[in-house]
Amino acid sequence: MKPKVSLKDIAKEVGVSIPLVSYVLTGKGKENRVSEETAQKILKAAKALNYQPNLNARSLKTNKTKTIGVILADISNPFFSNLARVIEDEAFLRDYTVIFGSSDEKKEKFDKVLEFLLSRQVDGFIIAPPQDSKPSISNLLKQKTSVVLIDRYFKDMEANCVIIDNVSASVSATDHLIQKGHKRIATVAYKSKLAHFADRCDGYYRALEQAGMVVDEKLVVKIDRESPKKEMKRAINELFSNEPVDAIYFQTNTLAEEGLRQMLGMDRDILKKVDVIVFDQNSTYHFLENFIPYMNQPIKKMGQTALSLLIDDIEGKGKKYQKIQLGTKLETGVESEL
Amino acid sequence: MKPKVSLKDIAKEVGVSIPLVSYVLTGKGKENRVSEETAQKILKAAKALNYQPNLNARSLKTNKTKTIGVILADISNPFFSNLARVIEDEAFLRDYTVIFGSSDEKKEKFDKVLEFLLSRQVDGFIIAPPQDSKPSISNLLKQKTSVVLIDRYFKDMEANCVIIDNVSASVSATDHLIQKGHKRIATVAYKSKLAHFADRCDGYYRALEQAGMVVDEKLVVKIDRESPKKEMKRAINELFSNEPVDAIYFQTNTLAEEGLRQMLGMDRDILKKVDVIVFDQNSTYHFLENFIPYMNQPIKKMGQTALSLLIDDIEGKGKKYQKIQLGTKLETGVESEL
DNA sequence: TACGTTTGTTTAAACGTTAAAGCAACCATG
DNA sequence: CATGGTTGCTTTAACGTTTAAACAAACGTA
Repeated sequence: MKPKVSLKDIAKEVGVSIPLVSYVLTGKGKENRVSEETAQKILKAAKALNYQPNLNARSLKTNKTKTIGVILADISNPFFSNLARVIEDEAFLRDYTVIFGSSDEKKEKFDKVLEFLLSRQVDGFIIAPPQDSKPSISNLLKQKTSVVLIDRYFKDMEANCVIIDNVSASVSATDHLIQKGHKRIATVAYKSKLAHFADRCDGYYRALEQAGMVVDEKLVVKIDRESPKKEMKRAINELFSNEPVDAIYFQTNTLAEEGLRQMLGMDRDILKKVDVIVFDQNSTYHFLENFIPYMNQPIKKMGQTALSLLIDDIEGKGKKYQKIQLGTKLETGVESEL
Repeated sequence: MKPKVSLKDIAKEVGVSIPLVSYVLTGKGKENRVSEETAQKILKAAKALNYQPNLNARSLKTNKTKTIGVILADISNPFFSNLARVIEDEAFLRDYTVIFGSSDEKKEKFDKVLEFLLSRQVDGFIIAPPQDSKPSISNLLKQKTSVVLIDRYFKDMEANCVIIDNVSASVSATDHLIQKGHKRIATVAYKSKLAHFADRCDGYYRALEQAGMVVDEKLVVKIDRESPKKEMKRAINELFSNEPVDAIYFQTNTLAEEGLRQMLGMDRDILKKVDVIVFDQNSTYHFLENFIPYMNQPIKKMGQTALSLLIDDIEGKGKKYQKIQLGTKLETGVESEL
């Protein structure tokens, strides 16, 4: 590595003291009454020497790192990798650095990652919290750390969050199947205590109720994350034994992917007999003969909003706390040509 | 944020000078002849006060950030998001921080991201270089920056890299189709000057030659990244007009995804008439009736190897430079049950 | 002409580390 | 019993910033 140029070098070059250079280069020249003339000289020299500020030194002094920690469930899951990408882009534009960590939906891993990021002195967090992480996050908030929850939230927690209205999205999804005249509508969800997943189940129940249909608990499948493939296989088998279902609502993209795989493995033409609807976009569905309707989440908007909220909070412009709900869109028809 | 505890606090607590604390806490107690007794007292106090080192201060002093920059084409592409995930995990274990940037295969974006990461004082880079980025990377190397190229490489550049043997992988893929008795074998690639893509084309040619077949240039399709969907549509149409092909080898997962989509859109049963083989794993293929053979890249190994190489280089254990080629595996049959 | 104010700059101090050099007390040795 | 080497610590300085306070010169005013 070449010897980096510092404020000192510029100061020497221009023949002026170090703070003057600092003032000018951080745009505080005016308020520190630096003469226009020297300001120009400093700027010129800085450019000539290709000065790059040492962010470590700056952070040390200011106690701000211009870095945020982002903890998602798993960056290799398309939903989260898309979210990650949006956050990355937006942060880049705003000159913030992002450090990602994957929790793998496990509290223990989450806590480790959190600690790791805290030790990196990040200015704030965007978090898609896993189950049981509420205490860790409360703790964070107690210490006045800036946090924005994304995709998920906790009931009774006064925290910034950017989510969708899972209940009504789920009502719409279920209702779509009801409107098509289906009677035995199953839903497949993860076994989880997370509020947003509970909301999706609620939506399912509510839609059925509104339609005056009775809920058959056998049609509500909860998949354990520990052995999703095995459980899905069993579940799909059950749903199609005895009295087969005539529609299935998968509550996440990963569930849908595995579920469809099992279904198609069982019967190549199954989608001619069973209607399916899915939460989240997934390029996978392009390959199926039948278009699979899906509940499209505004990933881009979510990421951007979360980052804005967070930065506002970090820079002290944040009002109390905000809970932002974005709209979803049920995609039922022809795909958009891009 | 709460007032952080520093070395000073521990020093005061134990009644000893600051450097002593530093020595003990960085494991240099012995070599600085700190007595066992005080060392223990210091460690105890550090734990009691829950001391977390200020990495900015440390970096300022040591000129090392324990941070690496990773520039990939696009984190939301499954191949790269999987790679990102592996690197994240591995870095986490080795206590290195990772900052990701996406180049979007554009030199200009790449340079911006590079500059951004450089200004963050990263200790080194893992890079999947886009087209035309050779000068930027040469420049980096000239300044003795630690760099490991991944997935791609440049001919005649003395740089660490972790890649696969694209030529022979491509020969195998093509050969697989030849063995099945196909005569008109098309291949779909990106229009690109990148060496690894050229290698894949070479492999295709070589396999045909070895089999004593003549190359029909009409069967070699190059897709421009500017308008991939449109070009793919045209290409697929052409391949199936007049004299239809009887096999297609897609050279990347994104090409395959779009290509298959177009093919299936044209004719739902097309895979009964045309054999397809693909570079890269993709969960998408689960949905197709026919198993699609694919060339599996050792993503995990690639990420881990790249990180090891990089860290060795950063910490000065690196020999000259290394070009590491990992093996690929042609997956042709029953999928592994997990 | 003296005095407060403005203008443009410098000096000093600090952020939390690490690295080198300094120093005192002790020990063993010839 | 002076000498030199350990042992265990402290002091000093530095990394590159930012911030506050100090200062000197020039100016306007009385």
